[in-house]
Amino acid sequence: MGITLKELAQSLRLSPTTVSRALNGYPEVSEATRWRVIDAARRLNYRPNTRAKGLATGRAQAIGHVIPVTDRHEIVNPVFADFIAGAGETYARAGYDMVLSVVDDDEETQVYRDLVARGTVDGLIVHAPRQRDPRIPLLTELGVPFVVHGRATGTQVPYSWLDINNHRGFRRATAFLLELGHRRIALLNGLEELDFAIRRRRGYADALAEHGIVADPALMASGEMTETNARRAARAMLTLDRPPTAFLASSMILGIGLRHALWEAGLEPGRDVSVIVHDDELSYLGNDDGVPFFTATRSSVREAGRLCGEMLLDLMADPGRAPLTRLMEVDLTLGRSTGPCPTAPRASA
Amino acid sequence: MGITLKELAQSLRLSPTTVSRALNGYPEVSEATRWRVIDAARRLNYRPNTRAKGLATGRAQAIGHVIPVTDRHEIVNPVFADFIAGAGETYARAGYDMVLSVVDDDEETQVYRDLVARGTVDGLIVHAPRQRDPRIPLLTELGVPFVVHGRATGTQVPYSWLDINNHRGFRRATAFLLELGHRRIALLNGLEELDFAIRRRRGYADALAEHGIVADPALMASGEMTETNARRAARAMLTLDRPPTAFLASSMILGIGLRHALWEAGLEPGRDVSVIVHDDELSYLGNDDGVPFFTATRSSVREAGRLCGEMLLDLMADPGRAPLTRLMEVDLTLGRSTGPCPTAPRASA
DNA sequence: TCGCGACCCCAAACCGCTTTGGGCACGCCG
DNA sequence: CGGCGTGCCCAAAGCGGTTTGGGGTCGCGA
Repeated sequence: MGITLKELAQSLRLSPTTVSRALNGYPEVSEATRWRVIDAARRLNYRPNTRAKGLATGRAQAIGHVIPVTDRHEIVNPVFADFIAGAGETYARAGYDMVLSVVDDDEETQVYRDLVARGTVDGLIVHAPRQRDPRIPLLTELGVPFVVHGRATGTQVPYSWLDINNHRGFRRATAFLLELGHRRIALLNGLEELDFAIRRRRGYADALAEHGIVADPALMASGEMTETNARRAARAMLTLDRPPTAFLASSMILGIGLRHALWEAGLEPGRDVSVIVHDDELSYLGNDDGVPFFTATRSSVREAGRLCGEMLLDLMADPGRAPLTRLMEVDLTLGRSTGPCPTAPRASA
Repeated sequence: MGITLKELAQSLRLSPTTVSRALNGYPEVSEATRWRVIDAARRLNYRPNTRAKGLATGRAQAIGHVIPVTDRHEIVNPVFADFIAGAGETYARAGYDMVLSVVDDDEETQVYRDLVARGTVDGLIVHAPRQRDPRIPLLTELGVPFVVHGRATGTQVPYSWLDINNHRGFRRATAFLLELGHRRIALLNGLEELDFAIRRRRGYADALAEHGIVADPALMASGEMTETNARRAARAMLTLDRPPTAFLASSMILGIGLRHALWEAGLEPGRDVSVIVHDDELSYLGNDDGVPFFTATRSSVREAGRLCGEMLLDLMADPGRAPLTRLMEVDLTLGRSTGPCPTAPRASA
C-alpha cells in the first residue's frame, strides 16, 4: 500500500542500505543524512513493511493470545476483554502487535503448534490454565517464550507465570465470614478444571478446616461463571434444610446472579445473608459507587494484563533467562454485603 | 522454529518450486509426487512461514480490529469479547489471523494508517462508529477493505456495514410500553456520540411522538454503559416528582444496574415498574433461564461478529465490488420485567 | 524414424527489508 | 609524502516463500 524503502531511497538518491540505517539509528550515517531521511520518510508517510522486516530480522514483532472457547458451552470469559486491553497497552508501547486466536478446546494444541511453526508470533500468553495443563510442556518443548496468566497445579517443569494469590484471598474471605459468626458458608466457583478455581476452593476449605468445619458438598457449586448458573445454584442452596448464611462467589457476574437469587428469596445481602465476591475490577462492572456494594477480594485483571505483557517482553529480550514469576496479592475490601450471622449466638464482646 | 521449504525439498530431493506447487494444489506436479510431498510435510510438521508467504504473495492473511478505549474513562466494552469470538470463528475457518490493537481514541487514525501502510492486515473491522465517523473516509481513501460494525449517521460516501435495526427495535419496545399504559418512560442509553445510541434514542423518541408525548430530558440518561452509571441514573430518576413507571436500558449491564436501583427503592420489576433491556446475548449474561427475566430487544452480537467477518472476506475476495450492507432485525422477547402501568387508568377492554 | 505435445520438474527472479563486507575520500600522523 | 584510520556510503547476499520461464523425457501419430 504505502511507499517502499527502495522508492524512498531513490527519491533521496541514496542506497537502501543507508536509508535503512538512518531510520534504525545506526551510527554509520551522518546526522545530516539521517535527518534528511527521517524528514522524507515522514513526508512520504513511509512505514517499513511488517512482513519484509520480520522476514529479514527473523522476528514477528507480535504476541499471540489463544483464547479458548469451552466446546460445549461456548462461553467467552468476559475478563479476557479487560486482560487483553491491559496487555495491548503494553504491546502498543513496545511496538508489538497482538494476534488473537479464538479456538475450541480440542484444537488448542494444533493452534499453538501452528502459530509457532509458521512464525506468526514471537511469544505467547497462556490463558485459563488447567491442572497439569498440557500447553506448558508443549510450549516449553517448542522453545517459544510464554507467560501463563495463572498457574497450573501439578506441572513439574518451571515456567513463567503471573498469578494472583487465589488461595490466600479466598482463605481470608472465608475466615472473615467465620469471624462474623457464619458457619454455613457456600462457594459459587468457576469450573474446577481451571487452576484458579482449584486454588480458591482450597483456600475456602482450608479456612473452614482451621475452624474445624468440613466443607459441605451441598454448599459448593462449580461451573461456567454465568449469571444464570449462579442464580440457579444459589436458589437450590437456599432451599436446603440448613441453607447457607453466607456466600463466596468467584466473580462479579456470579455475584450478580447470586444477588438476584437472594432478592427473589426476599433476603437482603449484608443483613440476612453475607456475600463476598471476587472482583476483577472489570471496567464496566465497577463496584465502587462511593462505598462498594459487594465486600470483595479484589485485583485488577487489566493490570495483570499489563504486567503479563511486560514479563513476556522481558523474557523475549533474553530467552535464556530463568522463568519469571509474580504473585499479586489480592485486597479484601469491605462493602455492604457482609454482616454478622443473624442466626449465630452473639459473640461475647 | 519449524522446518523450511528448502529443507523439506532437499529431504525429498525435489526443488522448492515443486514442493511449493505440490502443497498449494497446482496441477504441474504428478499426483504421486504431490502425495509424497504432503506426507513428508505432515511428518516433518512443516508449515509455511507466515511472513515469507505474505511477502511473496503480497497478502497478510490477517484482519485487523482496532478497539478503542475511551480516553477518560478507560472502559472496555464487554460486547467486544463476544463479537470478536464470532469474528474469530470465521477467520479461523478461512485461515486468517486476527490482529488486535487496543488504542486510545486520539491515536486512532494513526493506528489505522499504520496497520495499512505497514501491510500488517488485508482488511479491517471498524468498531463503535460515531456520527460522521472520520475513520470511514480515511479507510476509503487508504483503499483498504473494511466493514463497519454499525453505521455512521451523516456519512456521505458509501461503505460496507452490518448493523442491527436499533431504531425499529427501540421504537417497538417503547410502543409496547405505551400499549401497557406507561407514559413516563425513561431511557438509559449508551454514550450518544455513538451511532447505535443515537438511533436507539430516535426510535424511542419517535414512538413517544406517535403518541403525542414529548420526550422528557429528565428521563433520558446517556453515558458509559456500566452498572454503576445505570444505578445512579435510575436512582436519580426515581426521586423525581413524577418518576418513570417504565425504563428502557441499552444493555444488559445497564439493566442490571437498573434492577439494583429498583430493588433498593423497593420496586419490583414487572409489577411496580416495567423494564426492557437490549440483550446482545452475551454468553456469560444469559437471560434465558426458562422464561427470561428481562423483556428484551435481542440480537446476538456473536453472530454479528461471524457475519461481519464473512462480509469482509467476501469484500476482500473482490475488492472492486460495491459495498455490502446488512441490517439484522432484532427480536422483542417477552420476559417477566414488563407489565401494565400500575398508575394508569384501566384500559377499556 | 522424426516431430511435437503433454507431463513433470527445475533455476532464477522477486517480494521489501536487514546486514555483511567492502570501497572511496579525507584528515592526520610519522 | 606515504600510510592508515575514520567517517559515510553502497552493492550484494540473505530471510522463506511464490511464480515466471524454460527444459528434459516420454508417448504418440505421421
